[in-house]
Amino acid sequence: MRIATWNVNSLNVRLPHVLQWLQQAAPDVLCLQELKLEDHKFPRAELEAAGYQVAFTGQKTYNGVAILSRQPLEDIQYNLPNLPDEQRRLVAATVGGLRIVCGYFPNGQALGSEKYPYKLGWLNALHDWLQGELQRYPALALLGDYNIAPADLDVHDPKAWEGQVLVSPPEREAYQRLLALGLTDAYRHLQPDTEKAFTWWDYRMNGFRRNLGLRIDHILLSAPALDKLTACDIDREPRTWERPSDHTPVWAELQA
DNA sequence: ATGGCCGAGCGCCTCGGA
Repeated sequence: MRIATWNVNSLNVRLPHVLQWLQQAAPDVLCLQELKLEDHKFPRAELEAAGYQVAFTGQKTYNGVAILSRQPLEDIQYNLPNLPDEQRRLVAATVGGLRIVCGYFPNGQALGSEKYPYKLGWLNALHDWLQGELQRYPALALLGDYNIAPADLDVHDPKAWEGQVLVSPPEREAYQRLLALGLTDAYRHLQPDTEKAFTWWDYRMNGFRRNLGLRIDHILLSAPALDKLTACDIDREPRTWERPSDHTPVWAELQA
Protein backbone atom coordinates (compact mmCIF):
# COMPACT_ATOMS: atom_id res chain seq x y z
CA MET A 1 0.00 0.00 0.00
CA ARG A 2 1.46 3.31 -1.10
CA ILE A 3 0.39 6.41 0.81
CA ALA A 4 1.37 9.96 -0.05
CA THR A 5 0.91 13.61 0.83
CA TRP A 6 1.09 16.75 -1.30
CA ASN A 7 0.35 20.40 -0.63
CA VAL A 8 -0.94 21.47 -4.06
CA ASN A 9 -1.39 25.21 -3.41
CA SER A 10 -4.77 25.44 -5.18
CA LEU A 11 -6.43 22.32 -6.56
CA ASN A 12 -8.03 24.52 -9.22
CA VAL A 13 -4.64 25.21 -10.70
CA ARG A 14 -3.04 21.88 -9.88
CA LEU A 15 -5.69 19.33 -10.86
CA PRO A 16 -3.79 18.37 -14.05
CA HIS A 17 -0.65 17.84 -11.95
CA VAL A 18 -2.55 15.69 -9.47
CA LEU A 19 -4.06 13.54 -12.24
CA GLN A 20 -0.65 13.16 -13.86
CA TRP A 21 0.99 12.16 -10.59
CA LEU A 22 -1.77 9.71 -9.69
CA GLN A 23 -1.16 8.01 -12.98
CA GLN A 24 2.62 7.77 -12.78
CA ALA A 25 3.12 7.26 -9.03
CA ALA A 26 0.00 5.14 -8.56
CA PRO A 27 -0.53 5.81 -4.84
CA ASP A 28 -3.31 3.92 -3.07
CA VAL A 29 -3.93 6.95 -0.87
CA LEU A 30 -3.07 10.59 -1.59
CA CYS A 31 -3.60 13.32 0.99
CA LEU A 32 -3.91 16.86 -0.39
CA GLN A 33 -3.61 20.20 1.36
CA GLU A 34 -4.32 23.82 0.44
CA LEU A 35 -7.18 23.05 -1.92
CA LYS A 36 -8.24 26.72 -1.81
CA LEU A 37 -11.72 25.92 -3.06
CA GLU A 38 -15.20 25.48 -1.68
CA ASP A 39 -16.72 22.02 -1.56
CA HIS A 40 -19.09 22.59 -4.46
CA LYS A 41 -16.06 23.31 -6.66
CA PHE A 42 -14.17 20.14 -5.68
CA PRO A 43 -13.32 18.14 -8.84
CA ARG A 44 -14.96 14.96 -7.63
CA ALA A 45 -15.90 13.59 -11.05
CA GLU A 46 -12.38 13.91 -12.47
CA LEU A 47 -10.79 12.19 -9.48
CA GLU A 48 -13.39 9.43 -9.37
CA ALA A 49 -12.83 8.86 -13.08
CA ALA A 50 -9.15 8.40 -12.24
CA GLY A 51 -10.17 5.59 -9.87
CA TYR A 52 -10.21 7.36 -6.50
CA GLN A 53 -12.82 7.82 -3.84
CA VAL A 54 -12.67 11.19 -2.13
CA ALA A 55 -13.22 12.78 1.26
CA PHE A 56 -12.66 16.51 1.49
CA THR A 57 -13.44 19.69 3.35
CA GLY A 58 -12.66 23.06 1.85
CA GLN A 59 -13.25 26.78 2.01
CA LYS A 60 -12.75 29.75 -0.26
CA THR A 61 -9.20 31.04 -0.87
CA TYR A 62 -7.50 29.33 2.08
CA ASN A 63 -6.77 25.90 3.53
CA GLY A 64 -8.79 22.84 2.52
CA VAL A 65 -7.79 19.16 2.75
CA ALA A 66 -8.70 15.94 0.97
CA ILE A 67 -8.01 12.21 1.04
CA LEU A 68 -8.09 10.30 -2.25
CA SER A 69 -8.21 6.51 -2.02
CA ARG A 70 -8.55 3.54 -4.33
CA GLN A 71 -10.13 1.52 -1.52
CA PRO A 72 -13.25 2.65 0.32
CA LEU A 73 -12.92 5.43 2.88
CA GLU A 74 -14.52 4.53 6.20
CA ASP A 75 -15.32 6.47 9.37
CA ILE A 76 -14.60 9.84 7.81
CA GLN A 77 -13.95 12.68 10.23
CA TYR A 78 -13.71 16.36 9.38
CA ASN A 79 -11.70 18.77 11.52
CA LEU A 80 -10.49 18.40 15.08
CA PRO A 81 -13.49 17.68 17.31
CA ASN A 82 -11.78 19.32 20.30
CA LEU A 83 -11.03 22.62 18.51
CA PRO A 84 -13.86 24.84 17.28
CA ASP A 85 -12.41 26.35 14.12
CA GLU A 86 -13.62 27.77 10.82
CA GLN A 87 -10.37 26.82 9.09
CA ARG A 88 -10.53 23.56 7.13
CA ARG A 89 -7.31 21.82 8.11
CA LEU A 90 -7.97 18.18 8.87
CA VAL A 91 -9.72 15.15 7.46
CA ALA A 92 -9.32 11.55 8.62
CA ALA A 93 -10.56 8.21 7.34
CA THR A 94 -9.82 4.50 7.61
CA VAL A 95 -8.53 2.67 4.53
CA GLY A 96 -7.98 -1.07 4.67
CA GLY A 97 -7.51 -1.01 8.44
CA LEU A 98 -5.07 1.91 8.38
CA ARG A 99 -6.21 5.19 9.92
CA ILE A 100 -5.23 8.04 7.62
CA VAL A 101 -5.04 11.53 9.12
CA CYS A 102 -4.48 14.34 6.61
CA GLY A 103 -3.50 17.67 8.12
CA TYR A 104 -2.66 21.14 6.92
CA PHE A 105 -0.93 22.53 9.98
CA PRO A 106 -1.09 26.30 10.50
CA ASN A 107 1.84 28.29 9.15
CA GLY A 108 2.15 30.63 12.11
CA GLN A 109 3.37 33.52 9.95
CA ALA A 110 5.82 34.99 12.51
CA LEU A 111 6.60 34.59 16.17
CA GLY A 112 5.07 37.93 17.08
CA SER A 113 1.91 37.32 15.06
CA GLU A 114 -1.41 36.22 16.56
CA LYS A 115 -1.23 33.32 14.11
CA TYR A 116 1.70 31.85 16.02
CA PRO A 117 -0.22 31.04 19.24
CA TYR A 118 -3.01 29.75 17.01
CA LYS A 119 -0.51 27.34 15.47
CA LEU A 120 0.69 26.13 18.87
CA GLY A 121 -2.89 25.74 20.06
CA TRP A 122 -3.76 23.76 16.95
CA LEU A 123 -0.76 21.48 17.51
CA ASN A 124 -1.82 20.98 21.11
CA ALA A 125 -5.38 20.07 20.10
CA LEU A 126 -4.05 17.69 17.45
CA HIS A 127 -1.84 16.01 20.06
CA ASP A 128 -4.68 15.55 22.51
CA TRP A 129 -7.09 14.24 19.88
CA LEU A 130 -4.46 11.82 18.50
CA GLN A 131 -4.11 10.19 21.90
CA GLY A 132 -7.65 8.86 21.66
CA GLU A 133 -7.38 8.23 17.95
CA LEU A 134 -4.36 5.97 18.48
CA GLN A 135 -6.32 3.99 21.07
CA ARG A 136 -9.11 3.41 18.58
CA TYR A 137 -6.85 2.89 15.57
CA PRO A 138 -3.45 1.39 16.51
CA ALA A 139 -2.29 1.43 12.88
CA LEU A 140 -2.24 5.12 12.03
CA ALA A 141 -0.48 7.44 9.60
CA LEU A 142 -0.39 11.21 10.07
CA LEU A 143 0.38 12.83 6.73
CA GLY A 144 0.48 16.42 5.64
CA ASP A 145 2.06 19.81 5.51
CA TYR A 146 3.28 20.21 9.09
CA ASN A 147 4.83 23.63 8.53
CA ILE A 148 7.62 22.48 10.83
CA ALA A 149 11.16 21.54 9.86
CA PRO A 150 11.94 19.08 12.67
CA ALA A 151 15.73 19.53 12.74
CA ASP A 152 18.47 21.71 11.29
CA LEU A 153 19.17 18.86 8.89
CA ASP A 154 15.82 19.71 7.32
CA VAL A 155 16.75 23.35 6.64
CA HIS A 156 18.95 24.62 3.79
CA ASP A 157 20.44 27.40 5.91
CA PRO A 158 19.84 26.76 9.62
CA LYS A 159 21.65 29.95 10.66
CA ALA A 160 19.48 32.16 8.47
CA TRP A 161 16.35 30.41 9.71
CA GLU A 162 17.28 30.24 13.39
CA GLY A 163 14.40 31.25 15.64
CA GLN A 164 12.01 31.86 12.73
CA VAL A 165 8.58 30.38 12.31
CA LEU A 166 8.72 26.77 10.98
CA VAL A 167 11.88 26.02 12.97
CA SER A 168 11.35 27.79 16.32
CA PRO A 169 11.87 25.70 19.47
CA PRO A 170 8.20 25.73 20.61
CA GLU A 171 7.11 24.34 17.23
CA ARG A 172 9.80 21.70 17.26
CA GLU A 173 8.84 20.77 20.82
CA ALA A 174 5.23 20.36 19.69
CA TYR A 175 6.46 18.11 16.89
CA GLN A 176 8.47 16.06 19.42
CA ARG A 177 5.34 15.69 21.52
CA LEU A 178 3.66 14.07 18.51
CA LEU A 179 6.57 11.63 18.25
CA ALA A 180 6.21 10.92 21.98
CA LEU A 181 2.74 9.54 21.23
CA GLY A 182 4.53 6.66 19.53
CA LEU A 183 4.82 8.10 16.04
CA THR A 184 7.91 7.87 13.83
CA ASP A 185 9.03 10.03 10.90
CA ALA A 186 9.00 7.51 8.05
CA TYR A 187 11.51 9.42 5.93
CA ARG A 188 14.10 9.86 8.70
CA HIS A 189 13.58 6.29 9.87
CA LEU A 190 14.91 5.04 6.55
CA GLN A 191 17.24 7.94 5.76
CA PRO A 192 18.52 9.24 9.09
CA ASP A 193 21.38 11.31 7.67
CA THR A 194 20.32 12.41 4.20
CA GLU A 195 21.01 16.12 3.78
CA LYS A 196 19.23 18.66 1.60
CA ALA A 197 16.15 16.47 1.28
CA PHE A 198 13.46 19.10 1.05
CA THR A 199 9.74 19.10 0.27
CA TRP A 200 9.20 22.83 -0.18
CA TRP A 201 11.11 25.55 -2.01
CA ASP A 202 10.29 29.25 -2.16
CA TYR A 203 9.01 30.42 -5.54
CA ARG A 204 11.35 33.36 -5.21
CA MET A 205 15.10 33.50 -5.64
CA ASN A 206 15.20 30.40 -7.85
CA GLY A 207 14.77 28.45 -4.64
CA PHE A 208 14.21 25.10 -6.30
CA ARG A 209 17.01 25.35 -8.83
CA ARG A 210 19.41 26.22 -6.03
CA ASN A 211 17.82 23.67 -3.68
CA LEU A 212 17.15 26.28 -1.02
CA GLY A 213 14.33 24.44 0.70
CA LEU A 214 12.84 22.99 3.82
CA ARG A 215 11.54 19.54 4.76
CA ILE A 216 8.15 20.39 6.22
CA ASP A 217 5.85 17.75 4.70
CA HIS A 218 5.92 14.52 6.66
CA ILE A 219 4.52 11.03 7.09
CA LEU A 220 4.44 9.91 10.72
CA LEU A 221 3.60 6.28 11.45
CA SER A 222 2.45 4.49 14.60
CA ALA A 223 4.41 1.35 15.55
CA PRO A 224 2.09 -1.18 13.86
CA ALA A 225 2.27 0.87 10.65
CA LEU A 226 6.02 1.41 10.92
CA ASP A 227 6.49 -2.37 11.11
CA LYS A 228 5.18 -2.55 7.55
CA LEU A 229 7.25 0.31 6.13
CA THR A 230 9.44 -0.73 3.21
CA ALA A 231 10.21 2.59 1.50
CA CYS A 232 9.71 6.32 1.83
CA ASP A 233 10.88 9.12 -0.42
CA ILE A 234 10.31 12.61 -1.73
CA ASP A 235 9.35 12.85 -5.40
CA ARG A 236 10.91 16.05 -6.69
CA GLU A 237 9.68 15.64 -10.23
CA PRO A 238 6.36 17.51 -9.94
CA ARG A 239 8.30 20.55 -8.71
CA THR A 240 9.99 20.63 -12.14
CA TRP A 241 6.70 20.75 -14.02
CA GLU A 242 5.15 23.80 -15.61
CA ARG A 243 3.42 26.04 -13.05
CA PRO A 244 4.24 23.81 -10.08
CA SER A 245 3.10 23.86 -6.49
CA ASP A 246 5.84 25.12 -4.18
CA HIS A 247 5.60 21.72 -2.38
CA THR A 248 6.34 18.32 -3.86
CA PRO A 249 4.88 14.90 -2.91
CA VAL A 250 6.18 12.61 -0.18
CA TRP A 251 5.23 8.93 -0.31
CA ALA A 252 5.67 5.77 1.77
CA GLU A 253 5.23 2.12 0.89
CA LEU A 254 3.68 -0.23 3.45
CA GLN A 255 3.45 -4.01 3.12
CA ALA A 256 -0.09 -5.27 2.72
C1' DA B 1 20.27 44.17 -1.78
C1' DT B 2 15.44 41.40 3.81
C1' DG B 3 13.23 41.84 -2.35
C1' DG B 4 12.51 38.82 -5.95
C1' DC B 5 7.04 34.39 -6.55
C1' DC B 6 2.39 32.59 -6.55
C1' DG B 7 -2.80 32.17 -5.99
C1' DA B 8 -7.12 34.32 -4.85
C1' DG B 9 -10.20 38.03 -4.63
C1' DC B 10 -15.66 41.41 -7.70
C1' DG B 11 -8.36 43.13 -9.46
C1' DC B 12 -5.32 47.03 -11.67
C1' DC B 13 -3.40 46.34 -5.01
C1' DT B 14 -3.58 43.54 -0.87
C1' DC B 15 -3.15 39.45 1.76
C1' DG B 16 -1.27 34.96 2.98
C1' DG B 17 1.93 31.65 2.18
C1' DA B 18 6.68 29.48 4.20
